[in-house]
Amino acid sequence: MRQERDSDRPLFMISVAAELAGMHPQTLRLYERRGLVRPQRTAKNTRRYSERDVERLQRIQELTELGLNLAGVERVLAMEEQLNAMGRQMLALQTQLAEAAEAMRREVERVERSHRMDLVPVSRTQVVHIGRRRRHA
Amino acid sequence: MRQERDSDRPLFMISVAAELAGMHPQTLRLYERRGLVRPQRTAKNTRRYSERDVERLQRIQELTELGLNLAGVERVLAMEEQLNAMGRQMLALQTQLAEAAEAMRREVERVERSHRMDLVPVSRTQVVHIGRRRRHA
DNA sequence: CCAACTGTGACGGAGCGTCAATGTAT
DNA sequence: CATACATTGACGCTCCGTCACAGTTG
Repeated sequence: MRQERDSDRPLFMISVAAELAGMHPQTLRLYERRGLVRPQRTAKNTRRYSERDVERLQRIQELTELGLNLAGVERVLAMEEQLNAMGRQMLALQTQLAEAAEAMRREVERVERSHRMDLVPVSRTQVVHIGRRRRHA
Repeated sequence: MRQERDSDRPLFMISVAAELAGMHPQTLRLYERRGLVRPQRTAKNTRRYSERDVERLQRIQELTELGLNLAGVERVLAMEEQLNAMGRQMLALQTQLAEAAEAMRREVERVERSHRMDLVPVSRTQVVHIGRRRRHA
């Protein structure tokens, strides 16, 4: 399931990432210590931030500007992921539901066809009326 | 849709609610000013807290003990409601899906039955083989 | 007048962003 | 040596819970 995305590629050193996110580099280090972002490290132990990391930093900034402290930010971010996952699941369910309806339509059609074919293979059988047709009331 | 619940009945004056929630009464006033709880008021303008209010206060306490500030608490509570609503909706969808499957089963059955009845009214028609049965390859 | 409510104002601890100092590597 | 990274410590501002004081009501 895991796939390499461009947005996960570690591109920016801390000064650049801080610039992009509009933050003080120290703030980024602080956030990392708190576990809010997890930039990769180069072989020489310097941080490397991906696009996704920067986006996350920007989201963090939005939340802190709303007055949340870091504990709140952490929890809200976790819940947002949960909400997104649930949203996807709901979409999947709705799709499934629509497909089920369509499947039902087709299945009924198929059953009808198969009955016609089972019961009226004209090449070998013939339906013959015997007796009189009942009169309408 | 709105219904009166027991848990919404305004029962406790602020000192009792504070006691039940394990908080300082001033804290409850502060939370109200921040819009975190909305106790009713008596005719003489004193607060009256419901069971639901007290439960909410306890939830707030759990969150602040996790280190969230009030802005975070507010947002988390809102998101929790959203998550609950979504959860209910997903349950409904799943139920709908199960019902759809069951409906399909019944519909197919119905179609089969109706075809048997349509095509084999034995009292008036008869299926007759004509020609030879085709040989298998 | 006491008890409990109402409000407003102030104090102290904690959280957080920034700055400063120091060290290491290119 | 200059630059950018690393870590650690300290300072200042804000938030928030509590306390204190004053006013109102039964």
